Amino acid sequence: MQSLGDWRRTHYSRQVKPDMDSEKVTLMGWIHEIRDLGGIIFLLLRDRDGVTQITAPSKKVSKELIEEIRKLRKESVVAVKGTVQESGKAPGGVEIIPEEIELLNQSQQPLPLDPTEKVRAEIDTRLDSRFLDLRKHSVNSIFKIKSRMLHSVRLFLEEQEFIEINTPKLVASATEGGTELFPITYFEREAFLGQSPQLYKQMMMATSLDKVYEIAPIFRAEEHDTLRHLNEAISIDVEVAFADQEDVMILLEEMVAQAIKDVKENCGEELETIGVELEVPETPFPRLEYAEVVDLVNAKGVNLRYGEDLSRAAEKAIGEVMDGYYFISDWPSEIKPFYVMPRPENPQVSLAFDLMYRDLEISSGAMRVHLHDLLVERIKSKGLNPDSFNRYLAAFQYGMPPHAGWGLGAERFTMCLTGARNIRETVLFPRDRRRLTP
RNA sequence: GCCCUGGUGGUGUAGGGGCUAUCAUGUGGGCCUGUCGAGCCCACGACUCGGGUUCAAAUCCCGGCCAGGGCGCCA
Repeated sequence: MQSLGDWRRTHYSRQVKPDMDSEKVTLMGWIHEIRDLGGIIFLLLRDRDGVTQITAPSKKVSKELIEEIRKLRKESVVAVKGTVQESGKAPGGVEIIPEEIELLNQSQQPLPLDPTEKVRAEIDTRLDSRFLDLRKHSVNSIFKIKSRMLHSVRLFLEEQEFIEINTPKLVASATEGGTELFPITYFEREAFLGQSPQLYKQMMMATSLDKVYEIAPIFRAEEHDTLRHLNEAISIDVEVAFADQEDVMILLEEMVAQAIKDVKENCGEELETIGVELEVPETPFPRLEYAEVVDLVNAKGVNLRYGEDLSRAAEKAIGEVMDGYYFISDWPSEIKPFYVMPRPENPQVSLAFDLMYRDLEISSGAMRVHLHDLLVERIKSKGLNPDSFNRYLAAFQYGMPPHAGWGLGAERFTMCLTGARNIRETVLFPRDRRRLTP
């Protein structure tokens, strides 16, 4: 096996164009395919986002080099120095006549799956050999899109003068109720992996930083086993002081629309690779009240009582009516967490909202309770013990402004951007009920 | 956690009590100077595990493990 030495890549595949005829280039990548026709050998060299044909006719290339090419195996890593040749017969109208080929690392055979996608592999097989799966442009395009989306989200929030924060992922409390937590050993004590930055970002509202965001993993020990749940996911969390639910709904829809526009403008190749035509939604997004949704769902023949959370059947029913992005607001206080503000004039209804895309919930948020005594009352009414929230509650006793915020699931949003039907497609190394490796 | 379905070469599959276990792709070798899902020839490579029924089990039955789908759970 050879080292790089003074070889360096001069171009990526995609940058090699017909108008570069007779230029010398150095490409580095993986052997995608070898077609040996005897007197002429075609090598397809693949790199991060393209494939270039290396053509070795016996008349133009030395015997020694031909022999070396014959030793190459699929998915081996090579560096090729050669001359660009314009050719109507080559894919993309351009090929490279090699002068030197350096084998940087030979690949073993047979491969655990087929990166050329002639034979498809199941998701389980693919995730076991994810490094190889990710060499497929159709697969790595999803992550280029996810990256661009996160970049766009950061740009948007930074422009609005949000401050990026980092809250702890090792937490003491298992008493928040709701979701199951992953217990861990913290020296001589038990601790947990954080399920949400919720309580921390709210405490930030009492610090005068006013507008904060965090993009970080959340951990949930639920034994769910569906195409849209993960046990480790990335949450895009925002909290804003001196704002109400309507303010942060506008922020959310503007951010989502902007991210979609950004991805559409900057990820054209990737979207084409995965066959997705993105539509930038118009703002404001449609807004439905929970009570309307109950009626709509029942009209569709799916039984849903007022006060119940949306069942999967209910989500699907409403998803058939609402095609794109839309909000559901005015949820019953009873099915929303303690920190959600009840409507002052009608406390049975809360100032909470969900952002949906068709039948998929991608975000939920609310105006929060900023009044200490009301918060304690709400904690009690949820059957929780206020004593275990002392450090959180203290932030509400010395000047907590009214505030609102939301959390947006990065993977679920990526599903919307890429059309992925399985959320595992949007995570490099997903963690689900059974999978903990690689 | 519940329900349904499945587990056959490296990958993806056909078969569904007894024949040399099908096909594609792949891998190894050979032929071929314009391939682009290259083509042609030769070879290689598999029945999830444990128990049971049977003269005989990849096939039927029971259980485990694993996977796919649906649901539930998801402050």
